[in-house]
Amino acid sequence: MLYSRYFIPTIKETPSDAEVVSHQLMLRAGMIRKLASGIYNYLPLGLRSLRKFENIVREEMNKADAIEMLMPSVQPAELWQESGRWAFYGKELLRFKDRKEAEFCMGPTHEEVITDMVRREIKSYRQMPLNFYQIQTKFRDEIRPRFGLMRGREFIMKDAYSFDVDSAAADLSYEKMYNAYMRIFERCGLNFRAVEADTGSIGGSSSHEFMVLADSGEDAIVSCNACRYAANVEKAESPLFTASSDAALEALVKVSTPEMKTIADVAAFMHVASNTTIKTLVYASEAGDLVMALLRGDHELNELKLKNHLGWDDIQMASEEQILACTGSPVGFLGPIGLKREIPVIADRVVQGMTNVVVGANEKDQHFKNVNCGRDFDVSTFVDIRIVAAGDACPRCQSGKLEMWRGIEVGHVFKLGTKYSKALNATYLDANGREQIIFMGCYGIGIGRTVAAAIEQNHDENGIIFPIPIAPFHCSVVAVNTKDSGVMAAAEEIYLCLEKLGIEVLFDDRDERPGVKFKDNDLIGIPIRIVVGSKGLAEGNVEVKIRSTGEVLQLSLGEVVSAVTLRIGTALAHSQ
RNA sequence: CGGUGAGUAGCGCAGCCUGGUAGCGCACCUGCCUUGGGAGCAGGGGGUCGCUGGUUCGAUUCCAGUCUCACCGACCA
Repeated sequence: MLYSRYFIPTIKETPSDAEVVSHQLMLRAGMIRKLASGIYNYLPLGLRSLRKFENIVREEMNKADAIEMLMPSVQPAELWQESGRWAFYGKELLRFKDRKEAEFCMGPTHEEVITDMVRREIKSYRQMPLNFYQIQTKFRDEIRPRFGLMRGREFIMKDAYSFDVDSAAADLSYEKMYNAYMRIFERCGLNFRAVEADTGSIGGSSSHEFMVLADSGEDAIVSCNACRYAANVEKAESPLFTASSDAALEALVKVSTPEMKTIADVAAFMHVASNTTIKTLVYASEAGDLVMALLRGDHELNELKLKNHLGWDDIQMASEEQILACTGSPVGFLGPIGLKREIPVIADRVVQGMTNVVVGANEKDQHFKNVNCGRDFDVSTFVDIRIVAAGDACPRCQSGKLEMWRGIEVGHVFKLGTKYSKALNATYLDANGREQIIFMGCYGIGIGRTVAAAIEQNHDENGIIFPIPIAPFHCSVVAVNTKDSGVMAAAEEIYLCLEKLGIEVLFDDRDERPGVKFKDNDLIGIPIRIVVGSKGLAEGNVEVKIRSTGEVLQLSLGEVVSAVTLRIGTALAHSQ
C-alpha cells in the first residue's frame, strides 16, 4: 500500500473529549471518527485492525465447530414479546415502527432471532450439537456511551449460540467455546483473565467473562494468587467465615454519639476498631419492599449479591422517608434493634461470629455497644452479601490471597439452559420420539472493544504498539528523501519484494520530512519499520526498527527482505 | 434520568463581563527553501459565532427557550 494514495488522517493534538488512551490514540491514528454519541466511522486503518481480529475470531470459531451465518440487525417486536424481553429490556433497546406501524427494534443481541430459526429448522436430536455464529453490528442505546469503541452504542460483535440435547451436552459446547476464547485472546498477545461472572440481563445459569487487564477498565475483578480462581467482583464469593469469638457477652449499653454518622466517626469516637462495628443499610425494591442489610463495619455491601439473594428485579438504597418510617431514626444511627416496623434483616455471614459490637440505636445521636446477635436482635438470614477485598483468603483453595485488578470485558460466555428455548418453544424429538426442550449457550466477543483493549495495553508516549496479529500493516518502508532517486528505487524494490511474499507493507512514499513520517509510523503502531536513507544506502544498508522494543538493526539490502519476512512469519506462527 | 460544564474556521482555543458584523495556534492551498524525529520564510482560502425567539438603531456579546456534546453520579448508614 502506498501511503500517499491511502487515507490515514493522523492528528497531532490529543482531542479534548477523549478520556482514555485507546480512544485518544484511535482518533489520533486516524482509525476512527465519531459520527454521533457512541457511533463511529471505522476509517481504513481502523477497519484493517478490526478485520484482522475478526479473522482470528473466525478461525478459532471454525476450529471449534461453530458455523458462520449472518442475521439482520433489524428485528421484529413479536419475537421479543414472545421471549418476554420486549418489556424487560428497557430503554437500551432502540425501538421504532415501520410505515405500517409495525414495531421493530435494532438488535442488541440475537437470542430471539437465532432461536426462532432453530425452532423452525431443528426437529431431531440427530441434528445437534449445533453452534451458529455471526460477526455483525449491534445497537444498544447505552445510558452513557464513552471511551470511544470501548462502550459505543453501535458496535461490532461476534455472537455465537449453541444448541444441545441436554445440559451435559451443553456443558461440552460451553467448554469448547471457553477454550476457543482462551486461544483467541492469547493469539492477540493480550494479558487477560477468564473470570466467573454474574449472568445479568441475558440470563442463564453460569458464565465467564474474559477480561483484558487495564487500569482504565470499567470492571473490577479478583484472582487468586495460588489457584485458578478468578471472578468479577460483582460475583466473587467472600471467603467462608471462620470461628466465632468466645468472649463473654457484656451488657448492652446505649452511648451518646452526637453527629457521629459514619462508621469511621463512630469507631474513632468510641475508640474501637471499625471491624467491631456493624454497618446497617436499608434497601428498597421498586415496589417499595424494604430490607435491612447488616455488614461488618469495614466491609462493603455487594448490591448484586443482595439483589440476587432476594430475587428482586431491582434494588436501590431506601429513601430517607422510607428509612425513617421503618426505623424511626435518621440515617447515621441505624441498627437492627427496636425497629418500628418488622422488615427482613439479612446479615453477612461474618456478622454471625461477632460479639459485643457497636450498632446504631435507631435514635438520633445514639449508638449501642456490646450488642450481640441472637440476644439483642434477630437476623432472618445469614448469607454472603459483601464485596470481597484485596487480600481476602481465596474462597476455593483457602490458602491463596485474592488480588484485585481492573479489567475490560472483551468476551462473555453463558450457559443459558432452556430460558429462551422454553419461551420460544424450541424443541426436538429425542431417540424415543419424545419432545424435549433444547439447551442453549451464548457467547459474545466485542470486536472493536478488543482492538481498543489491545491498544490500552500496548502503547507508549509515541502512540500505539500493535501486536503483529492485529496490526493494520505488518511493516512499513520509509523512504527518507523522496527526491533521491536511489533511495526511492531501493525502497520501492524492498516494498515490492515484501508484498510479493504476502507481507502487508505500508510504503511511506510521501514527500514529507523524515520526522513527520517517523512520528506517523510510531503513532499508528506499525510493528516493524524499514528506513531507507541515502547515508545507509551508500554502504548498502537499511535500518530496521522494532516498534515494541525500540531495537534497531542495520541490515544489508540483500538480507532485509528475508530477515523481516522471517520475523513476521515467526510472530504470526507463534500466535496460532 | 439527575447534577455540572461547553457549543465561535477541520482541530485546539481567545473574544462576550462593559453590544458597533471576529481573532490566535495547528491543519489546508500557492511559491521559495528544506530532507534521519511533527522545520523555516512569504502570500492565501475558509466562520449566517449550535438553533429559535425577544430586547435594541444594531446581538457572537444581554434575556428566554430549545437542541447537541462532554464530564460526574450513591463511596455509604
